[in-house]
Amino acid sequence: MTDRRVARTDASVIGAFERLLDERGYARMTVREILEAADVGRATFYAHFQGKEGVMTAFVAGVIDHVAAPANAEPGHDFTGHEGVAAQVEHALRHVHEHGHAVRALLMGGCSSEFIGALREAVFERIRKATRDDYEARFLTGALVETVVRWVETDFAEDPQALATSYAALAAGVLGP
Amino acid sequence: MTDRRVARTDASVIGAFERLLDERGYARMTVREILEAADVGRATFYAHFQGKEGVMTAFVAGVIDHVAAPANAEPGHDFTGHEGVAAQVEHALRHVHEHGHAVRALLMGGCSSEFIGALREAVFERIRKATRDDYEARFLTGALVETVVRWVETDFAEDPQALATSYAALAAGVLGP
DNA sequence: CCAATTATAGAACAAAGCGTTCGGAAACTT
DNA sequence: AAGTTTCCGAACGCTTTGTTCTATAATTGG
Repeated sequence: MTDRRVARTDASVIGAFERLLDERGYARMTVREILEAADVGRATFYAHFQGKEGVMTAFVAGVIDHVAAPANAEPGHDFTGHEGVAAQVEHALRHVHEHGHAVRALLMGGCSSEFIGALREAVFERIRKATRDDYEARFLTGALVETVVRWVETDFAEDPQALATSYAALAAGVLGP
Repeated sequence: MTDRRVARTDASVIGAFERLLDERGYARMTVREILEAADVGRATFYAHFQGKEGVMTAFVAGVIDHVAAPANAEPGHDFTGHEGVAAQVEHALRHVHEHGHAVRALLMGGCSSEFIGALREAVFERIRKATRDDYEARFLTGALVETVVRWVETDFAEDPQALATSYAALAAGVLGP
């Protein structure tokens, strides 16, 4: 193992990025400001990340990791069967909510591509296993991503459980008889 | 009426933007290059648009206008009823295809937010009229946007009509009995 | 405990873009 | 033909970027 300092520095940068994302938004944030908030030198930064975009990528990857983490691995839950869909969706929504403000700033600040792209991939991978048709999976993926995005945009107004239930119900209609 | 020169200049800029979007992508394109290709002065440009982003916004608005233009207004078509859904979707797909390469460059170049955002709004507005539930409309909007984005990303590999038919079939399952 | 390795900080640097401003030329209007 | 509007080209100041270099501090290993 090399050093924990590197991980610590990276975490500090990503943390500062998330904070500034919430306060000012992606566009109104300069690399220098991030580093000032993170107490990290410029030279160090450019040795770790590929510019501001690199930080965003890392941040998004972290969030998606949580969202798409095998829901099955959660202890004490049964994620199979029909109402398993609702449970999984609710699980993902709760993890998105953890980084709620920052994700919201990302989406509203014109930087949705990164987050949505990663979300699409992760969600599709999961849903695909429960469908026969590839397009069926795409269809359901789109619906779910829209649900999440909408939810974030409206500042998490709706109840995660209710949303998940609604989604599962309509999805059942798609998956058919 | 003031002058047609303004409109002509704007169109020239947007046209050059679309061309460069196809060739180099949004990020690898500078304002100076756009204006050189458009034969427009810098001072003029900044009097008409709000920077590069402003041009993108205008470009996207133009595309969306076509996509979401009242399909009912098309002569010789009946867009009501069940297979009307498929017809409308196919109509929208064909209009997206008109600006295919540029839209693709926009999506792949990390600038999907603008286009997808506009598309979501336009599509939702349409779909909402055919549903009782607001969430139902969101669900179907998400599925359709995913269809379009996927289609663009895969370089329009699939047949528009087939895609539209698939969508209509699954949507029928959602709209239920 | 000292030496070698590795991470970091800080400053200075060149390069690239941006957005604005100003005078003058060109085009349209009446 | 005079007046109004649009356009151009050049110049300017400013911000941000990413790199490089030197020196300091922390970690590791003998």
